[in-house]
Formats: sequence, structure tokens, C-alpha cells
Amino acid sequence: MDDSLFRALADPTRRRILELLTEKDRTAGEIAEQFPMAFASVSHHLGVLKAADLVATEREGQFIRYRLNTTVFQEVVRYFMTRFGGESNA
Amino acid sequence: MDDSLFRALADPTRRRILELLTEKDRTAGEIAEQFPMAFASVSHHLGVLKAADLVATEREGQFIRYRLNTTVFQEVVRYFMTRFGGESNA
DNA sequence: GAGATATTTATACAATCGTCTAAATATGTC
DNA sequence: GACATATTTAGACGATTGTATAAATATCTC
Repeated sequence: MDDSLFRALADPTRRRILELLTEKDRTAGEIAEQFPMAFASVSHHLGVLKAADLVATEREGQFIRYRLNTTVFQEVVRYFMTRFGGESNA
Repeated sequence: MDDSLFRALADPTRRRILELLTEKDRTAGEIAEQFPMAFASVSHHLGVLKAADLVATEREGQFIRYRLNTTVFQEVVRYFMTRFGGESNA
């Protein structure tokens, strides 16, 4: 279980980005406009999420489209289930 | 879902502490001796885990015994399952 | 109460983090 | 190529974090 994964999840903005991507794939700009901070700051967060392999990207002309990497989330769930008794009734 | 929870999980030493507590409850000293850092540093980590409600404590004479708060872990699992498609086959 | 053991709290400091502005890169349109 | 739009990268800066040492608190034994 990679350290970068948990560090990436530690920031609320990044968790909110992940939730936005749950609804549908979005471009960097569509994501950034949901937050009060500068575009460059959101771009930084996207970079962290990508480095942790929580999201993947695809260029579409001028745009870059982000999508969730659901495989990694399943690994996170498995991590908690196997180690910390999530098997009871979660 | 509290922010302190994810911040607490972001540090590898703290995750290791949680894994140790999976095996059995332990005193602060028993936990601290598993790590190369100063006791006070481990104590700090224990405080962070406790603030996030990931562990609970009970005094036993001179000792303070730590145990996992499994309820919170079930909340974490639920968080990921409901939001990020962990329902598939994790 | 004095001394030993267990643990936390206080303080300091370097390292990491989140945000900003400005500059750079990439693509599309004319 | 020149310009507009989309996005990232670079550099700076204050805030937070992880660790250390020293001091404080709590309990136990004598």
C-alpha cells in the first residue's frame, strides 16, 4: 500500500475532486471552476491525485479529461477490510 | 467524515501503530519500543490517532493501554464503498 | 515524601504542504 | 505565424507536520 495514496487522500479538496469524478469524468477546467482557489492550485492537486494513481488522464484537444481509477479504490477498501475488521457489518 | 481521520492515516508510523493494535491491545511503551524514534514522538502519534478517534485508551496503573476503535474503521470502509464503487468485488 | 517507572506536554526546528502569481507548454483558430 | 484558450510548471511564502530534547504529570514502591 503506497504512502502517496494516503497522503493524497489527506486533503479535503482532493477528496472533493474524487467525489466530483464519481459523478462523471471531467476536464481540468471543469474541476477547477468548482473551487474558490486558483486554477494552478487545483492543477497541483490533480497532479498529486495522478501521482497516487487515484485518477487517470486523457488529452482531448486543448482539454485534459480526468477520470477515477476505481481499481485503486478497491485496493483501499481491501486494505481496511483485511486489516481492521471491516468484515463485521460495514 | 472528519478531516482529522484522513490526516491521521496519512503517516506511515501511525498506520503501523494501527496494525500493531490489530493483533492485540498494547500499552504506550509497548508500542513505542517498536519504533526507532523517541518515545515522545510515538506519544505524539498516539495523540493524533486518539484525536481522530481511531484508538481509545484506558489507564492501568502506571500504564496506558491503547486499543483500536473498530467502529471508525467501519466508517472508513463505508465511506469508500458508497462513494467510489468498492461494491464491485473488493 | 523520595525515588523509580510510564507517559504526556512544551518548545524548537527542519521538512513538507497548500496556495499564490507569473511563466511556460500545448492545442485550436484565423 | 499570431493570438486565444486550456493546462501545467516554476518559484515564493506562510502554515502544518514529524521529530528531538527537556520538563511536567501520574502512578507505584519503599
